[in-house]
Order: sequence, then structure tokens, then C-alpha cells
Amino acid sequence: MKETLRQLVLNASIAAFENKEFISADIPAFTIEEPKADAHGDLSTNFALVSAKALKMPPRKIAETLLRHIGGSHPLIEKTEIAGPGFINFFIRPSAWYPVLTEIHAKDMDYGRATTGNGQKVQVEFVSANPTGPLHVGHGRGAIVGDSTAAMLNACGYEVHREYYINDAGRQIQTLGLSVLLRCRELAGQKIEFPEECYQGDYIKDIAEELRREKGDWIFTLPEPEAVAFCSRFAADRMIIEIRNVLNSLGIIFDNWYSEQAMVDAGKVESAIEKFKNQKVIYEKDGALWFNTSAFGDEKDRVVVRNNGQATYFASDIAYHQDKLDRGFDRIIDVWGADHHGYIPRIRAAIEASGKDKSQFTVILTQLVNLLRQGVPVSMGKRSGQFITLKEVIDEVGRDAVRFIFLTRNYDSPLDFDLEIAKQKTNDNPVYYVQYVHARISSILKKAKEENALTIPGIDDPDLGKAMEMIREPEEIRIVKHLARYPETIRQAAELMEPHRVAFFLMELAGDFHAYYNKHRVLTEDPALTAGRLYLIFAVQKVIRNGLTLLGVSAPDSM
RNA sequence: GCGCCUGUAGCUCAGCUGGAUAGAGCAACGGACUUCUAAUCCGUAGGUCGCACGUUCGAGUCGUGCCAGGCGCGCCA
Repeated sequence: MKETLRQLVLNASIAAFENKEFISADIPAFTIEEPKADAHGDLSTNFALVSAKALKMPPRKIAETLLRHIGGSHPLIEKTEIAGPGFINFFIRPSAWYPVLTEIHAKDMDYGRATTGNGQKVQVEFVSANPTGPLHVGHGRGAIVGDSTAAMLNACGYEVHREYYINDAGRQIQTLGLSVLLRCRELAGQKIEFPEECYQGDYIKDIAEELRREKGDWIFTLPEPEAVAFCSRFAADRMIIEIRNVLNSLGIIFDNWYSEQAMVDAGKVESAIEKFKNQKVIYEKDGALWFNTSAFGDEKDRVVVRNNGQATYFASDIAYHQDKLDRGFDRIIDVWGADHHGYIPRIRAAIEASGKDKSQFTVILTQLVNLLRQGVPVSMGKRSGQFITLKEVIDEVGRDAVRFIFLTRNYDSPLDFDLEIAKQKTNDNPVYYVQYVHARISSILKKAKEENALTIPGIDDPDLGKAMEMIREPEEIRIVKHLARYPETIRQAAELMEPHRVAFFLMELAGDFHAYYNKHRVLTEDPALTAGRLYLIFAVQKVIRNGLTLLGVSAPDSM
């Protein structure tokens, strides 16, 4: 619809130019958009305002000229007007919206899908929490934002690859192993000193118990370094399984779990360092190796290999991102917690140093989550071991509500997650509001089926046209207009990587539907009217279902 | 001190990359179930868009400077 109008406006401006009424055919970018107020029509353009300078004419004069060339008898347009400083408002004929419904029914699950991605390969890496402890709600936010962003990119024709990077090399894994080993000794009755830098949580004890069940005292026969190494591997494997289960319970499935250790073992860190040494972006100073990140906009250069010969975390990340590029992804998206933002410039430097365009690399920073219970902050201290895990939150609140809550905020804003509010089945928790639409419509369709005289017209049904003509209540037109915006919403959400736009779209659509439902009956005495309304609400149900699916939220038939 | 993010109704948040009279939900108040699910709807009330300049036909949106809060600024991960 928008595109049709855009063409109409452009053609009219060209006609005016050829008629020497406009002095230029070079028109600045103008918009076609839905005005906020219904009184301003269905669609509106600022053409006359933005082109006033180029045409050296007052906006209202431009608008008049343009409208004269558009003429008064377009099949889509009921009427036009010039308003305010020079907006042109278009009022669309109700019948012009009907094809949207037919399109929804024809495309069904594919309604809203686009091909703008052109099959480009995109990798979305998210969560990637260290396997040294359970996931918390902050990880949950990244998980859900990452997963839904991936889903939206996929819906727009990108070939999406979801990946989890496992930090299973390095010191924190050693610490994990040591923590477990000490707990094993404790279980065996030995007196131990449990260091403060070890992981304090009870899950360490659980893993230690499991290890003892499987291996008994065997672990104590190993020399300490080997025992720690074994415990590290054992514990990390257990943690990964646990993490995977929790993410699965949110409906999140990764295409790949990428092991840092495996990458190191394959020599990829060394070869990446070698490569950048040859390019002279890695150099030696004070016995350490440095990456020349400041040449790419970072505050200062960063150490890659310490003077004791140990590679830093950054070295692994250089190699990892190099490997992503080598795997042929056109775009790389990393979802990180906001506390890692200082890390972006150096990773970006590593990407640019390998000759890639920085636009191919995007970081989504999800802001902090404050976990509350009835407005009171819940302690999140990892050190104390006293924290509420993501699993506990999901168990208490439910998958759909957790996902929706994280998706009704821009990831840029810090988020208060109140467990008590999340549990309530009210409008503080709008997931139910949206799902209720789906359930209500299912209920109507079921009833229509039971009264089997009432059926939804098929696309080839000769009576379809007549049925659609019955859709003319303002509340109905409002819904159809809303449905028409769905594909654009998905495109924007994907392009901007802002899945919350879809959640808000659904809430607004739900609002329109509930208002309609309370005012009008779908199942009536008039077969044509009923058919038209069934056609409408079935389309609503499909869009709600499609949108919820992208958000990873279920669309129940009854509630 | 420097960098990133945030600041919109009492609370939680939107605001479609600059449009017209700034919107929802919750909370408050008043109404609507013998009808397809009341997890719903209708109405009332609620605002100096942190503050100040600037950019232009037009600013919650862009720029600069302040103020407030959060998070970062290791040869840690």
C-alpha cells in the first residue's frame, strides 16, 4: 500500500515537472507513513514539506499541484486532503485493504517472511557464558534477545547460524576443577581449606558428589595437576549439559557449541597470531606480544601474549573471530552483556585488521537485569553462592512469560525483573493478553465448526468477495490495517535487530482485537456477515501465531 | 578523569531513525458478563519528554554543554 502510494506521488511529481510546474525533478527523500491521529487519514506524506526548498515553492502550493496530477479517481483512494503546514493525507477505501486478508490466508505461516537477506550467511553468537556456574537471569536476557533476533533474521531471508562459544580453556576452568576436587576431598572426610577465589555455590558440591559416585576415590590416586585437569573437564561437561537443558527449556537450540579448548588444540590461536605478526599488527614490547588495536580506534594497544608466554583471553577471541570469518559468514553478530562493552573496540580492530569491513561485525549489548521480588532486590552475588538461577526463574514464572518480559523492553535499557509481577496473570504481564487473542479465536472457530453451517470462505470461494464486503466496521478496518503492517514490522525488527518491536506490534494488535470482540459478535444470523468476520479473525489468529512463534512464545488454543 | 548505556504519567515501558494534539499497561476512580472464554472491554484522571542552548518550516527524536543513575576502563576471564 505504502509503495503504491509512493509511486503515485513520484509519478505525479514527474508529471508536474514535465508540465513545467516544478522546477526540479530532484526530490529529497520523503516519507509515507501512518499518521498518529485517525483524523489525518490512513497514510500521509511529507513530500511538500521536504521538497519546498528544492522547488522554491510554498509547501501547500506544492501539495495542491501534486494532488491535481494524482487526480480524483484512483481505485484505492477515497479522498485526499492538504493539512497543517503541507501534509498530504490519503484516506484509503476500506475495500482496498481486503487483499491483505487474502494474502495472509494464502501465505499462512509465511506471511511476514521476506527475502531481503538474500540468503546471506549470518552468525549470531550468544549466551556463551563460562561453564563455571549456572546461568542467571542476565544470561537469560541475552539468550532470548539473541534467539529472537536470529529468528527474525531468518524470517527475512538470512541464513542464520546460532552458536555458543564455550570458554573451556584458561584459568577459570582450572579454578572450577580445583573447586570440585576440594569438595571431593571434603566428601571423603578430609579437612579442607576452601579458598575464597574458588566457586562457592552448592552446584560444585553436586558435581563433586556425582564425580564420587562415578569414580570413587580414584581421583585421589592422580597427582594434583592431573586431578584438577580431570575435575575441570568433568565439571565443565556437566555444566554445559545443564546450561543446554536450561536453554532448551526456553526453546533455544544452538546449531553449534564451539569449544575454545578445541580451537586452541587445533593451533588456531597460534596461526592467528602468526598471521597478524606477519601483517605487523602484532608486535613485541617488554617481552610481551601486543596487538596494535589503537590503530583501529581503540584507546590503547592490548596484550595478546604475556611476557610469561601465556596467551590472554583476547588472543583466543582474535582467533575465534578470525575463524568465524574463515567459515564464510557475511555478517557476525555477538550478543554480550553490557559489562563487556569496553571489549568491542579491540574485537572490531581484530576484524578490521583481517581486511573485513567493520559493518560486518555487530555487537548487541544487553543491559543489566535487576531481579526483584515485590520490589525488593534479590541478591545476585556469585561469590556468596546465593543467587537465583535462570532455571529457578523459568520454573517459577514459566517459559512464555520469561521470554515475553525480556522481549517487551529494548535491550538497551536496564530491566527490572520482578518475580511476583512476572507470575501474575494480569496486564502487567502482557504475554497472556496476546495469547488470549489466539485462544479466543480458537474458541470461536471451534464453535463455528460445531454449528457447521458456518465456514470460513476459501480463497477460491465465489462468495468470498461478498463476505469480505461485510467487513466494514471501523474496528474491523482498524484490525486489517494493523495486519497489513506486520511484514514491515518484521523487516524493521530484523534490520535494526530489535525484537521488541514485534512484541509491541502483537500487544497493539491484541488490543484492537479485544476491543472488537467486546463490541461485535463474530457468529451472527447473517451467513455472509459471519463468513466475512470469520475470514478476518482467522487472519488475526495467523498473524498472532506467526509473531509469537518468532518470539519463541506458544500460541495456545485454550487458556 | 575517560568511554558506553539510560533519564518520557505515581510505577513498568513504547514512541515506527525529524512530523501534526506525546501513547499503552499497572496502580486510582466510575461503569459493562442469561450472548463466540471478564486472563476482556468502555470511560475519567494523570506530562515542563532530566536541564539549558543550538540546528530548521517542525525536536521526545539530531548536535553541544551541564545534572542524575547504571556499567566499564588489568600482561584477569
